[in-house]
Amino acid sequence: MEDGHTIFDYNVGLNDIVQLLVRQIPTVEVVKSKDKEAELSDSDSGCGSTQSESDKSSTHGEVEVQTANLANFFFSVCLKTNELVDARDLNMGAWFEAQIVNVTKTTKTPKEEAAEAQPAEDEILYHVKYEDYPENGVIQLLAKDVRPRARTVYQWHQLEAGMVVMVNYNPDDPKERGYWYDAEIQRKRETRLLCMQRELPREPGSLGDTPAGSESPLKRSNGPECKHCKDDPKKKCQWCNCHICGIKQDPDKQLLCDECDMAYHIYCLNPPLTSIPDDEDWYCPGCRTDASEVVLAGEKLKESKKKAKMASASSSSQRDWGKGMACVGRTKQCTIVPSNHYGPIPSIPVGSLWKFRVQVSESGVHRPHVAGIHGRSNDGAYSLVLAGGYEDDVDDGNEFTYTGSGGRDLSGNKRTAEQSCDQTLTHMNRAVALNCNVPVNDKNGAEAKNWKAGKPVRVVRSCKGRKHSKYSPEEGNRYDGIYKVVKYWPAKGKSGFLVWRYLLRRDDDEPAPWTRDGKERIKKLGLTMQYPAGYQKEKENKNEVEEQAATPSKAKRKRKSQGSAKTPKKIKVEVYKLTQGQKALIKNDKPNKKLWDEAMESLSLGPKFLNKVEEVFLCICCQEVVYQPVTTECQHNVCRECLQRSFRADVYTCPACRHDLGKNYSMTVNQSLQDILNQFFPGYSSGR
DNA sequence: GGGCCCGCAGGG
DNA sequence: CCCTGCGGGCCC
Repeated sequence: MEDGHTIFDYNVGLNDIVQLLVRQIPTVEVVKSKDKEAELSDSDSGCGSTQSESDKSSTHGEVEVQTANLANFFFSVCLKTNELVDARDLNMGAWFEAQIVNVTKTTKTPKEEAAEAQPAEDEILYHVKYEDYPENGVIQLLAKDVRPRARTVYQWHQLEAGMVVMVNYNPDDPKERGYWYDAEIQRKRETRLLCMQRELPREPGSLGDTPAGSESPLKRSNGPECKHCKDDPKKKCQWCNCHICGIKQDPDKQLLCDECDMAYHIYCLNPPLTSIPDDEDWYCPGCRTDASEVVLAGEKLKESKKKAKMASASSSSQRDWGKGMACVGRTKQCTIVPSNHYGPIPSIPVGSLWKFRVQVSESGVHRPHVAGIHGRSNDGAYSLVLAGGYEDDVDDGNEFTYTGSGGRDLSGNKRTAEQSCDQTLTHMNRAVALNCNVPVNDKNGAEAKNWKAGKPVRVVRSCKGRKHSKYSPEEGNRYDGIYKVVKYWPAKGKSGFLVWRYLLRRDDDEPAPWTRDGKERIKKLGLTMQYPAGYQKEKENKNEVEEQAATPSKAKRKRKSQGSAKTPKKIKVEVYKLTQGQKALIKNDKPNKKLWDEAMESLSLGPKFLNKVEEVFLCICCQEVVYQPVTTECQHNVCRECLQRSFRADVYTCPACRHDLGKNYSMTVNQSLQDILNQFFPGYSSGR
């Protein structure tokens, strides 16, 4: 990640799985030799990293680099033009046969780090030509990357641990022939004999018995360039030639993909190109991605499409909208029922209180953050919030009128505005109409024949409605239970524009929060205002501190009462009542008798019993209530799909306890458990 | 205390 | 992908 950027900048969403790699802090080590003049840097820019990677052992990577550097210091004096040398390829760190074409001096080194390590010292620059790669032209290399041509071939018995020699190695495919790298021999093992004999190591840069001369030593052999066609010029090869036609012709008309490294004739492409493009990078059709979406390592983060479109991108405001509850995202999601669930949310009783709308959304009672109606235009409305946004709405608790949405000019990135045109019976307005037990009529509205037979709507009252309705809570948002749409009709709003108006009537067995029964029940259940995790009510905290300081005895009493609120045992809560059917289903689920016994101990917690059920039957894999549960022989419950995923990854143990289930374990869904869970959490599986 | 205007979630 | 929206913090 770029400094100063957040996960958000990378368009990573809630519950996305990402892989993080802690960035290494780059260090520049300076290796000091006793010989002052041999003071060298091992920063070894260019080849260092590639080399240690390819030789899979960074420790001797350092050793050999030092050795090479020391050696080069001495040889640098004697290397002359036309001399045969080995030159290191700075990209892969391997050595190739080359010839010096010129030697120059420079005070400016190619890399700044090297300049720091060797201040004010003239650097010898070798201009070399690779023997086998004339197309690379003349390359300028520093002394450490050039040395006399290796010519001594060691016999097996001559090799000893600790020697630094040149060996043939293929980092991508160690069994194949590769290029020549420096390596330190760690130990000799006879089992490797055959391999070693096949390609005998050579001493790097050794002068050997004969002095470095112009006579060419026996050429070292590298692996065939192409292991697919073994460099056979007669064979068609899609790997070393055009990846489409495989024909070895027109190399100057072949484009190399910067991703997969495959070649493509410009005329084999679809559509064909007439000439080699000028662009620095080219990607073949298989590798090409939308470049604007890709953030390469070390590259500056591109403006994400999402962020670019957000209002803050074009705004000059310095305000941090991430603070406060207006613009936060959800941290939880209700999964015990689907989003299109009608009726109460299991375990959430009438009278439940939340400070902010985002919490109401998390609970599943009313999912939209801002909107007053949650519904679907071809299904119906699931919930709505009374917040007094439309002042001509009336509310007498048991019955209220509600105004539809729309007809407002929200330009300027607003969420609310004055009514400025007629509303239509579309979108959410149509959704609410569909709840009414009568065919929809978008002209005149309609009245339910049997209002109770309509679809149930969860109703939340917000403290904002208090201006007009005494049934609104003093603070936050309160779930008031199930209502039905009695009728709806078009009306002239106060603004003079047409609005759709609905009459809703309460139809819930749970007592309304403003009734005596309701209040008592809220007390019994210990329902208190819920605040977001970590949310600090500064004002109240301050008051409490003052209170404690002024009257310690009162504060103590208060603490005591708070303490008892947290231990529900002391409050006589209405026991959760299981139906006969539910009791039977639970009894049926014999494999989970122990777990059900544990859960049933919480029946005394009232609606919170369902929280316990949720907890007891949570799938350890997906962290949701188990769906199509497999009850293992070790007494754990896992979703069948989660267990199948584990088996596909060749893990055949119980995800909960690692008990071996065996590769051929038959995953039988515990239907009794599924049936009872469906009762407690209606439709919860439909989100899977 | 009223208006401004943001990210987010949801539907379509 | 675009459109919509009875929130809510902060500035004036």
